[in-house]
Amino acid sequence: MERHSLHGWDLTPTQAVALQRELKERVVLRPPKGLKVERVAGADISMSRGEDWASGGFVVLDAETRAPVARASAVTRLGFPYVPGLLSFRELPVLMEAWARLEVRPDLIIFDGQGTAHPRRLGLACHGGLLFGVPSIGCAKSLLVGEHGPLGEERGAVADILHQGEVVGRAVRTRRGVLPVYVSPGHLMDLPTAVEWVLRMTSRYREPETTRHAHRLVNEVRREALAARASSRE
DNA sequence: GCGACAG
DNA sequence: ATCTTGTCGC
Repeated sequence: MERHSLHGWDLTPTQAVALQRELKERVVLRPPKGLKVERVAGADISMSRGEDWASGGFVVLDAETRAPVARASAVTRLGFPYVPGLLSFRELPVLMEAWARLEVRPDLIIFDGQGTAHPRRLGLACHGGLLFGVPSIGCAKSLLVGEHGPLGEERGAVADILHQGEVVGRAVRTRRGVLPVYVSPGHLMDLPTAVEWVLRMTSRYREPETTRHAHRLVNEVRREALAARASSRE
């Protein structure tokens, strides 16, 4: 392993699983003492059906006003297939490129996927938090593992997600009458703080504003890349 | 072996 | 994730 990178990315799924078991030991499930969050970033990727490239990006919002203050994106080839439980190996390489171009460092990153609510407790948000060295949260639209009981219909209602006897995350109703999102800590984070920030960054829609901004950014970038590719082939 | 399975 | 029209509900 090199000094400035967490690990290599040319891995087989079997090697990736072994690496996850090592990396989970480095995850810190506690926010840094006196954590001050002034800027929150959303991360996401977008890809075309049946093609092997994708766009990835970050949008940084002011935590107080939720106004975007910075953004960065990249387009690369996907070097890893979609395998449930190994999503980070597919998504993080593009995000690393975008991260290198991001000129404003966020104090917190919200990923579109699981944190500890993962079969080996190393979901996308944990892996990404370790890689970028920033507190992180996983906020997914559906469950990968675990189950939870019913939760109230009102905004702010929660239910613990249990997996193998452990509380690995929380189902959180971010808006009255809509399906919950699934929140779990990534790195340098705990569950209550993660839920607090997801609710803080959510208002009118089911998903946090960070995620929504990042989603729009990477979709735009992907369409631009598609158009550029089409015109260069003529 | 069967079913589940983030994006 | 992406591909897509209509349709249900506030």
